[in-house]
Amino acid sequence: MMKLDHTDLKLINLLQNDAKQTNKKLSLNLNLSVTAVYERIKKLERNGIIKQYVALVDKKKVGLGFQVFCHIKLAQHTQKHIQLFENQISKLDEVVECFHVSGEYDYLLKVIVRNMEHFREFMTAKLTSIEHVGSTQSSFTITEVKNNTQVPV
Amino acid sequence: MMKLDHTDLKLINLLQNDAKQTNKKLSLNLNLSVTAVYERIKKLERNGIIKQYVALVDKKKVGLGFQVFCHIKLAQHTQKHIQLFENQISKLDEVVECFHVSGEYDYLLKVIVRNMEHFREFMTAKLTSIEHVGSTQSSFTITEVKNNTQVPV
DNA sequence: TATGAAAATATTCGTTC
DNA sequence: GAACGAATATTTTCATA
Repeated sequence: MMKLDHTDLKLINLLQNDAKQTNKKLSLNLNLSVTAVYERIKKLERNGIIKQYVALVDKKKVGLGFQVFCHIKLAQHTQKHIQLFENQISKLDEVVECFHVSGEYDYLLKVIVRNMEHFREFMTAKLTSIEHVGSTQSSFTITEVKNNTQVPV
Repeated sequence: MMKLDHTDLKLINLLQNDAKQTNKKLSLNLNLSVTAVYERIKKLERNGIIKQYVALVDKKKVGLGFQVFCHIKLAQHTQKHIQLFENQISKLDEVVECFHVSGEYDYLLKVIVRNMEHFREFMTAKLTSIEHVGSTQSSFTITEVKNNTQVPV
């Protein structure tokens, strides 16, 4: 486990907000040389603390304005069925997030689709065709109040 | 509304997976010149289709292994109370996502904290101190099965 | 950890289709 | 308007201290 000092945490935060700023700009913010910044970033990458650099896309502008949260109960809860369900659900592009959670339902999914038609298609053709899905309960997103990828380090 | 051809969509997908690959690498993938790739990216940025470039951090490696979904009901539902709630909730760093949703509850929150202690603190000191929060129901994450930032274009 | 040179990359520009 | 290659500017990378 890598130790992170205050500068590392600040660097992580800067990169969580803008991954494409130059090392020079970062160095000014952090009071370090460009090389020192470079070395710290490489170390964060090597240690897997920074997993990936991604571009964030405006969902609405690409016609994907419909977000749905699906609460799912499995019909059976053996290790085998859990494995099977998780494998199959992971393959669906529309499912952008899937968490095994405590409480009344077993899984919480975030599904991104174009519109209600598309969602209907997803439900009937894909979701309910996965074996051992018991009941599902869907919540439609009315407003996206906050949607950060940054983690509060 | 900008029209996106097949090359744009492919480019978006490549950048959603790796935002730091060089234009040269992209140009090889897309059968374009480096300049053409450059111009297309700038256009996507200008049109707000690409909103941001971010570094994704391994939550567990920075000690944030505890994810909780909070379902919240408001006590009152006037425009004013909704505004107030959304403003206050947005300010909390632990709340990384917040959606106004249909169904039994009004809001669905994703909260990232260090551990159960930290969550308790968050609940008592922050969440329930926000006015007009009626009831809350929390689901703890057992496993993160899938957690993509990519949108299925 | 810092400096600075070398290599790689991004950006601009003039031109063509 | 979109694409290209050549040129220029900027940034990353790495050897060395």
